[in-house]
Amino acid sequence: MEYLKRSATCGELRATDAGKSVVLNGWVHRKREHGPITFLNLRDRYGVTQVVVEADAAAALKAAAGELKYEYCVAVKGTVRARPDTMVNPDMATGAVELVAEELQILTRCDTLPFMVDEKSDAKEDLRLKYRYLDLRSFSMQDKIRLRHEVAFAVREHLVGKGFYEIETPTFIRSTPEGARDYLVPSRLYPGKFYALPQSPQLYKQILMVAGMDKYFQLARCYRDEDARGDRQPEFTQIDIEMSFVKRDDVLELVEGMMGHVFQKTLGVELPAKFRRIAYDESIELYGSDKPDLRFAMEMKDVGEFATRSGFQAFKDALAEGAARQAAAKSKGITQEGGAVKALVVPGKADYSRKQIEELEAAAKIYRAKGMAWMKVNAEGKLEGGASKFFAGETAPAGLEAELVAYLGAKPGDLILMVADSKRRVACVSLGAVRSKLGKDLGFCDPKKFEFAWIVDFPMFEYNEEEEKWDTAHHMFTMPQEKYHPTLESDPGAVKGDLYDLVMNGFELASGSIRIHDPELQKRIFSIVGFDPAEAERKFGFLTEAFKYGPPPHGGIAPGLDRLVMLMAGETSIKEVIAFPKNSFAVSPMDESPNEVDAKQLEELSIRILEAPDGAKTVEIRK
RNA sequence: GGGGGCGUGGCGAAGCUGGUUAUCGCGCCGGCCUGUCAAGCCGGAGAUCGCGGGUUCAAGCCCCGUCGCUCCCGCCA
Repeated sequence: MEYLKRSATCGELRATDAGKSVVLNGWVHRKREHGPITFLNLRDRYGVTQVVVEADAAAALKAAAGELKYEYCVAVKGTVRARPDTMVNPDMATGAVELVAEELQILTRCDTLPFMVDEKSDAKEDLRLKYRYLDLRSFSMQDKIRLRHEVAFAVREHLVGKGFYEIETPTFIRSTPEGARDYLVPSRLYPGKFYALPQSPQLYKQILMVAGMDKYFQLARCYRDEDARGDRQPEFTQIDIEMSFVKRDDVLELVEGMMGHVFQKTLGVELPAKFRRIAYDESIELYGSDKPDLRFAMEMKDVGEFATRSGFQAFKDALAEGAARQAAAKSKGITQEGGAVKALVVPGKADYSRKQIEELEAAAKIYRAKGMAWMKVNAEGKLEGGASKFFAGETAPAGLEAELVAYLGAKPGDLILMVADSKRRVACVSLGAVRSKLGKDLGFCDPKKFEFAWIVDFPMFEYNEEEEKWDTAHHMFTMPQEKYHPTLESDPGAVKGDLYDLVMNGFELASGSIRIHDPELQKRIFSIVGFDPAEAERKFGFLTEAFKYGPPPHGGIAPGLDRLVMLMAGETSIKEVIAFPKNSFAVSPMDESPNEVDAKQLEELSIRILEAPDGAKTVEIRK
């Protein structure tokens, strides 16, 4: 039977449409029966419209209405009627009208639902993923998918307007070393050989610069075979960008403009024209994170000096141990950090209970802090409780207490928290975790506030203590800042890269760098991290080969689309803004991937699966 | 690889110190109801309490193991 095709959507009818004959198509969102009269709320992507089957309706119409259940897909033909004043629903966009049904077709029926299609559905995520098509019918999910679409569109609009070409790069590529684990695709034509799915289009976008494309972007799907998190999925989307003949600030300004455009167009939010710039070291010292949440200040302070003068042996031991390790490293010519004692003043929270403080300490311990000391500032501005006896009173050096309170800017009624560690980074990061928790607990994390910042001046190298060698902190094509070029080899630990991250509300939103375009400099970097020329040639040969043919100076960045949309939507998991995400074990509960495949498929790929007596499986590839 | 949390009708939860017939809301089925809009009212069905083992006179509850989910640490150049 030919179905009644819609002439209007469920979101568009208004009082001015009264009298019109229309057809609506949609799903039964609600049904309310009052004896002979039946109300239906019909829903589609555009909204909800009330349909009335009246008491004097034809028998066939009433019978059809009687059969309806939640989520039946139906077509209704009828006349639009303005509702009497007392029956207008001000909460509905279409609340001024209703459709008086004249003909009702049941297009398809729906089984008893595993959960209601509703904003208030509190089904567990696992179940929502299994029945994702039902979950996505809800307005809250439709809003998020629409926002994602609009963000992607605004990104394209802005970049195309700035002269960028959208260029696709391959998804079957050569596996390259470093970084995350690759997802591999076996080759049928070449038994024993594999393609890799790209962790990012990094090498291709640089080669596009060598190719003279000048300004490139792509909404690129990226694949990393690592454990998932709330803000990490095995496959995710980057707004991949690369530009020729630019310096750092050109890239930052482009992204500032792009974010401004995206927020203005999609949320109507005006962002500042420029974002704060914070040096990596400063960010770690003040916020204990390289992706600080700047919706609130509550900056940490270094109280190492005070600890040294105090009688707090645990703190002094931590500093001494750190200093000893630092000295030992220095004798080997390695720049390394010592220990630190960091403090955080929590305004007005001297009334925190033992239990509350212990919960904060637990947050610090997750990041390897051995403990957290605390003190309270009483009404007289004196320190009391916890570790105060080491800094105040008769047991402490004269004047130390007043000096410390003044230095910290602590007021009566404040709570002071302190973490010491022989590793500066551990002290900072663990107390930074406490700062983050406090931000959430104290309600500073308004999801409608968007506080962007650039984190710049990242270290270029990290010392790998296990292997006693230097590793690149980011990828190997990052340009070291000019002023460090003479001392790359003599003091790698001090070298800053021409690197930048865009952070917002405690998340890393983008990461980028100016790249090395000088083959000689590239060789020096390979050499510092112990990447021998032959190996470099074998693994990145195509890139180094390309760079023999007049590569331009270039740089780029890659904002994460999923995280951006997540934050714009006020969510804390990127699964909420991905139509079909994987669960935390990289499984798709809906289609049950990954799955086993037919023996014939394996045979064509020269693959055999071996099962050990304990059930462990190994894949054997015939070469 | 490690840690926290969860697993009870289709869904979400409650279930005390181990004690009779496992409770509530939503949904489902049947009935009533002429203006509702998360409609309301009456009645009904529906659970091997994730799975396996143990302790006990007695286990949803305690113990051991296991599976699944979720958040986090590691990992993610």
